Amino acid sequence: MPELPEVQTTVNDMNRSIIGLKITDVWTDWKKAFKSSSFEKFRKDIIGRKFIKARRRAKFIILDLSGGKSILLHQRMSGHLLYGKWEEEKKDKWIGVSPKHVAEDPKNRFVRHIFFLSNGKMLAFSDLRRFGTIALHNTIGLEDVKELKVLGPEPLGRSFTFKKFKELSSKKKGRLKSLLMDPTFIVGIGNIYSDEILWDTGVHPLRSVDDLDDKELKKLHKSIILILKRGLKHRGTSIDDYRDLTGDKGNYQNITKAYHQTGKKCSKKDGGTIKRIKIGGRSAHFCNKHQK
DNA sequence: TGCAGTGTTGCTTC
DNA sequence: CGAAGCAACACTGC
Repeated sequence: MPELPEVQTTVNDMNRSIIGLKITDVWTDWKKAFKSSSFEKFRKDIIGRKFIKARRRAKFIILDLSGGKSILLHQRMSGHLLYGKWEEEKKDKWIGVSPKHVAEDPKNRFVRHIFFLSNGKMLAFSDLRRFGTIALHNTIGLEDVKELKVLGPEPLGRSFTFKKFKELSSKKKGRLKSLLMDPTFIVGIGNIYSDEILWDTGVHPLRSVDDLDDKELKKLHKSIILILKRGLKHRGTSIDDYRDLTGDKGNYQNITKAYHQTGKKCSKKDGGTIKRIKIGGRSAHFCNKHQK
C-alpha cells in the first residue's frame, strides 16, 4: 500500500517529530522481520543512539542514527509507522501507542515493533500482514546494500528528465502497467499510482513501451511526476491500511480516477467506463474508451 | 469456506 | 538474455 507519496509523507513527518530523540529500548513480537542480524543483536546495537535524519529511497525508509548506523525499513503491503505516547498493555502484547490510534482505528491494533524514545513517546511499526522488514547497516556504503543497489531512478529526483526516461524506456519491452511497477525500472510506483498515471496519460495498461510514440512517452513522463506530486500533496492514499505518523488517513483515495473505480463512469470528457483486468497477477483499472 | 489483495523476491518457462 | 507467470510471505474481510 504505501507507495512513494505515502512513504515520503511519513518521512517528512518523522523529520518534524523524532529528530534528536534517543532510542531507549526496542520491543518486538515478530523477530523474523529483522533481516541484518538477530533481533537481540539489533536491539543491543541500537539502544542509546539518536535519530539524526529520516530519508526515503524507493519505498524504503532510512533512519540515520548517531554513531554511523542507519535503519533500513520497508513497510511492504500493510505496514505503517505511528508516533505517540505509551498508553496500555494487554495480555503481554502492546496493542497501540495512544487511545486515538487504537480505539478509533482497529487497523492500528497490529503493532509488531516498538522503539521507545527518550521523551517518553514511542515509534511503533504496525504491520497487519507481517511482511515488513527492518535492518541495521552502516550509513556509509548504505547505497551499496543489495536491496538498494538494484533500484531504478527516483521519479521525483532532479535527474529524472525526459531524456533519461526515454533512454531507459528504449531498452525495455513489456506492458506499461508492469513496467511502471517494476522498481528496477523506476521506483516508488505501486498498484494505485500506476493506474492513476496511465489514466492521466490516456494509454492502455497492456500497451508496450516500445510501442509508444514520442508524444505519448512525453505525456507519460509528465504524468508520472504530476500524479506522484499530487499524491504527496494529499498526504497519500488510504484505501485500506495506510495511516500517517499520527494515525490519520491520507486523502488521495477521494480523488482517484481509476483505482478501485470499477464500473464507474470515467470523468474524462471522452471517457467511457472504468474496467478491471488482471495484469501480472495484479488488478489494473482503466477507462475502456480514452485509454488507448 | 476459500480466495482476493498487496510489494517484492526468486524460481521456472519460454 | 529478458519477459511473463507463479509461489511465497501472513492475514483480513468478504
